[in-house]
Formats: sequence, C-alpha cells, structure tokens
Amino acid sequence: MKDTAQETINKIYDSLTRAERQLAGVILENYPMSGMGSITRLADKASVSTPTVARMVQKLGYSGFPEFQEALRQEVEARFSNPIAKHESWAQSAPEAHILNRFTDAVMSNIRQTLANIDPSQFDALAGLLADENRALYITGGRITHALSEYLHLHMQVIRARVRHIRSTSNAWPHDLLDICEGDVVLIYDIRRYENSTLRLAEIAKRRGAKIALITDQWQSPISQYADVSLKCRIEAPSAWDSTVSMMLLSETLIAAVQEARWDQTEDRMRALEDMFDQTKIFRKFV
Amino acid sequence: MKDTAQETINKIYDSLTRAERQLAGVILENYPMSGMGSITRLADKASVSTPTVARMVQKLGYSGFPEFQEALRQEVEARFSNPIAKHESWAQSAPEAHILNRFTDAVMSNIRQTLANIDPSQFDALAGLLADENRALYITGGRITHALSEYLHLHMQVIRARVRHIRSTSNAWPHDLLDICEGDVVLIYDIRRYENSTLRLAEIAKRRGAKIALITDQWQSPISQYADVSLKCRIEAPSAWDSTVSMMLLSETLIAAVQEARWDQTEDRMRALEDMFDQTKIFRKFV
DNA sequence: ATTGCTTTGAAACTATGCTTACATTTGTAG
DNA sequence: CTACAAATGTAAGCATAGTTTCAAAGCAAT
Repeated sequence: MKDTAQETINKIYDSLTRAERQLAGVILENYPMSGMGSITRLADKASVSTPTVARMVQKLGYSGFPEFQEALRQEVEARFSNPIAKHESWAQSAPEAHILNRFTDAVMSNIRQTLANIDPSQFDALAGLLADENRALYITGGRITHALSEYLHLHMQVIRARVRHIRSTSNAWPHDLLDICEGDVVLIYDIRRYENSTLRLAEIAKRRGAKIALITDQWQSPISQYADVSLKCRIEAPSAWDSTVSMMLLSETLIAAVQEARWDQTEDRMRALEDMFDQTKIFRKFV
Repeated sequence: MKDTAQETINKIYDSLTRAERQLAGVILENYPMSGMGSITRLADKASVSTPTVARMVQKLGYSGFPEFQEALRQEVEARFSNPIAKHESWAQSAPEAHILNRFTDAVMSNIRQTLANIDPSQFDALAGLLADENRALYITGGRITHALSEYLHLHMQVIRARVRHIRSTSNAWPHDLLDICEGDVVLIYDIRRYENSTLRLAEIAKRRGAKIALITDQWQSPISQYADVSLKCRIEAPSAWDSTVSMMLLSETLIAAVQEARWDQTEDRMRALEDMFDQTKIFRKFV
C-alpha cells in the first residue's frame, strides 16, 4: 500500500531545508486538516511563500498541490468512515463481491446515515404520541411497507390499548377511519412509489383532527406536508428493490422506547397475554 | 451553538427542490468530506450544475461556496480533536445512552455476528432453491415473524411464479398444504417461543417430500431437525422483545440474490406488473 | 572578501474555481 | 391549451488559486 503523506514527510524530513521543515511542522501539527485549505493559507500559516509549498509537495511525490490535497482528502475519508464498516467482508468465507457482503455493506451504510440524520427530538415526540393511551392509534402502510406496519401493530397491541391496523391497500379503509377523533394518532409508513390511496387516507385523517406521524424514505412521501412528526430513512440497496431494514430498525426502536415509557402498564398486559397463551397451548412447553 | 451544515440541511430539507435534494443527498452521504473538493466536483458527483450548488449553499446561509467549505473544515477539525467521537454515537445529537444509540448498537452487533456465522454455501443453496420455478414455494412464519414471511412472499411473487403464503397462525393451513409435491420448497421463519403449529406444519410438509428451509434464531427452532437448509440470525436487543432486523436483512439479501439469478424472467414479470399498476392508477403519476 | 551554489520569495502568468446573467425547460393554474 | 412562474442548466466573466520564472539573499568554501 502507498504511503500516507504523513509517512512520506517523516521519511524525507532530514533532506528538507529550513523553510520546508517549518512547513512540514505546520502540516503535521494538525494533520491532515491543515492541508485542506488553499495553498496560500497553508503558506501563510507556516510563514513561507507559496512556491515553497508547491516545491515541497513535489518533493513528496505529488504532481502539484491539488493532487496532494486530493490524497489528503482520501486519507480523511478512510479515517472517517467507520473502519469496521467500509470494505469489510461481512461473511468472511464468501468473496468480497458476494451478494451477502455487498448487500450488508449497503444496509450498514443506510443505518448509519439514517441515524445521523434523525432528529432525536422528533423521535422522542413520536414515541410520546405512541405512548399516550388517551389517543387512539391507527397504523398503516403501503404495498411494500404493509409488512412493517403490521409488525409495529402487533407489538403496539401488546404494549397499549386502542391500537388499530388499517389496510390502505384495501378499499374498505374509510370504514376504519369512522371512529377517528381529534388528537388520535395515525402512523403511516410510506416509501417511494408513493400510493394515492395512502395520501388520501392521510388527508382525510388530518382533516378529522388526527395527528399524522410519517415514516418515509429520504426522498419523502408527499404525505410529509400533512405530517406532525416525520422520520426519514435511507432505503437504497444494490437490488431492484429498496431495503426497509433501516425502517425496521427504527420501528423496533420505537417499540422499545414506548415500552420503556409505559412499562408498568405493559407488564400487566403481557402477563395477561401469557395467561391466554397458556390456555391455548400455542407454544411448546419445553424448548 | 451554531447548527452544523448537516443539521441545517435536514431542517430546510422540506423546502428544497428536486435537484437540491439530490445534492443534499450526496453531501450527507459522505458527510462532510464530500464537500471538501471543488464546487465542480461536488456538482458532478450529484449530477447537478455548479450554479445549483452555489444557490443551495446560499439557502443554507453561507455567502458562497468557499464560506460553506470553510465551515465544513472547521466541523471536521472539531470532530477530529473531540475524543468522544471515538465511541460510536449513531445519532450524534442525542446522548450516548439514548435508546436510539443503544438499540442501534445492539442491532449492528447482531448483524455483524449473523453474517460472521453464516455459511455462504447454505445461503447460495437456499437462493438456488428459491430461484427454481420447478419447485412450488410455500412461505410461512409464526406470530412475530409473520410480517417477515409476508414481506418475502410479496417480493417472491414478483420474481417468480408458484409462490404461496401460508398463515401458520390460522388453523386452516392444512388446506394450503394439499397441493404440495415432492421437491417443493417450504420456507419457514421461526424464532423463540417456537410455536407448535409451525412445527407440525414442518413435519407434515417434510413427510410429503418437501424441502424445508428454515430461518431461525441463534438458539435454533426445533424445526431445524427437519430442515434441509437453515440460516441462523442473532436477534438480541435491549428490549422486552427480540430484534428481527438481521432476519429482515437476510430476507432482503435472498430477494436480491434470487432476483439476480432470474433477472431475465423477472424483468418480464415486473413489466407486466407495471402495466397493471398503470391501468389501476395505484401510484401517483408525478412524484 | 570573492565565487558559486542553494534557498527563498516577489511577481507575472496560467489554470481552475466561483458567480452572475440569461436562456431553456418543466410544472402549474386559469 | 396557454400563459406564467419556478427550477435548472449553459455560458460568459470575474476572482482566486497554483505554477513558473527570475532575481535577491544566504551561506559555504577558497
């Protein structure tokens, strides 16, 4: 592998002249950011002239200052991106290019970016809404996100009362909105190929005074115009389809947050559920 | 404290235009290094014109591109010198102990371990089975994994013919097994609190000559005794529930792999599907 | 001290980057 | 369908960055 600029400087340090050593010191001092500005800036910081800088980077083996700077940029990028994250082989016994590794790479990056761009106060606000049993909760999704909405619904049912799942894909969904009241919460999953019926549903719910919570992709569903809270997820994947892993993560985190907030009440509900399971012998007794 | 460029972008994201969002995406994707080159480079990377970049940074509150870049440089410098940044904080503006960070930490670790323990040849074998249209494909899951099984079913339907979803939670599932033939594939999701009915289903399918594929947790469902292929996923989470994110990841990767293997045929099916969508006006025409 | 070599910076020049003005396209309301 | 407004890109011009040339200063050897 090629040397970093830092290593090269140290190697040839002895052969440097006075002004060049001065410059080298400044570069190394706040490496590598000090080299990110213009050549003039760097020269000034080191109290040398710009030609000195130009000559020095050529001694280091670069064709000119821009090339030197580009090299620095790449070094920073390598250091910034989580070392475990990039170019790691996730499934070690498979080749780097195996779909397992490629897909996981993309998903990890999605998760990282989703989290980086999330506003924790929005998240907390949403968790708060979901935890409030005074508000009835309606959950729905589109064609692709239907499974996610169902998953959230399943868990929310255990955690709290007054939860309903709406199939926005069925044309009977207006029935489900009949009972909706001012202050109720409608949580909608909507990712690209945004569906008309889901948008209508949001409009109607909004008009009836419901709070609209939206979990969408980075391009944002048109529903965001009605949303009181909205969370954006990265969904890109090396596939003909998008990846909803980051949305699943967010959903589960919401479940955990709401459950934490309402643990006292949830505990009773879970016990009651266990009792019913026992009576119906759904699960194996001994695993 | 003043907002970082990242925060500002997220705040005004809603008011951005198409080209600007495209640009915002590129900036956030490899933030903040993507903004360290020249305005031309950044514009090219985002496939927009340089004036679009210039206009956007003005919207963000900077006098021009150089000032924007200078702000980025200072952010990098701050992050580099800040030792706390070393310990991974996923949602940077939330405290380390925020549920967002704790949960994501656990999930990332799950994914890592899941991938590390997966046998690529098993994965490939499973993908091969799923891609084989000579074998009818049955997909099912339990109480918690039902959503996953439905998600996989939805995608597989687009990719290939002869796919069916079985609700193992309904007691009508034996009906669905009537048609099953020697060599057909039954893919079962089963995680802890392994359900009796799912186990029965596996037994019966096996006896009728079906290949059993299993996606389970690290403790392994009892179904694994019947399984021809089985993949284990880590599902631990700091919550009263398990996390199925790693299973979702694996499912999506399977989808991608099968789709890649059958792209020729899948392409036609997707086109046919698009035609039907067009006729039913399910999606918004202009996004 | 003088010579000649090396180092250094000032200044001119060239190339690239940034901005502005304007034309084209795209979307929308009447 | 037309007209208008918004968004976006093209191209020109202006500004800054980077390089090269050259002359002056420093320094060692005679």
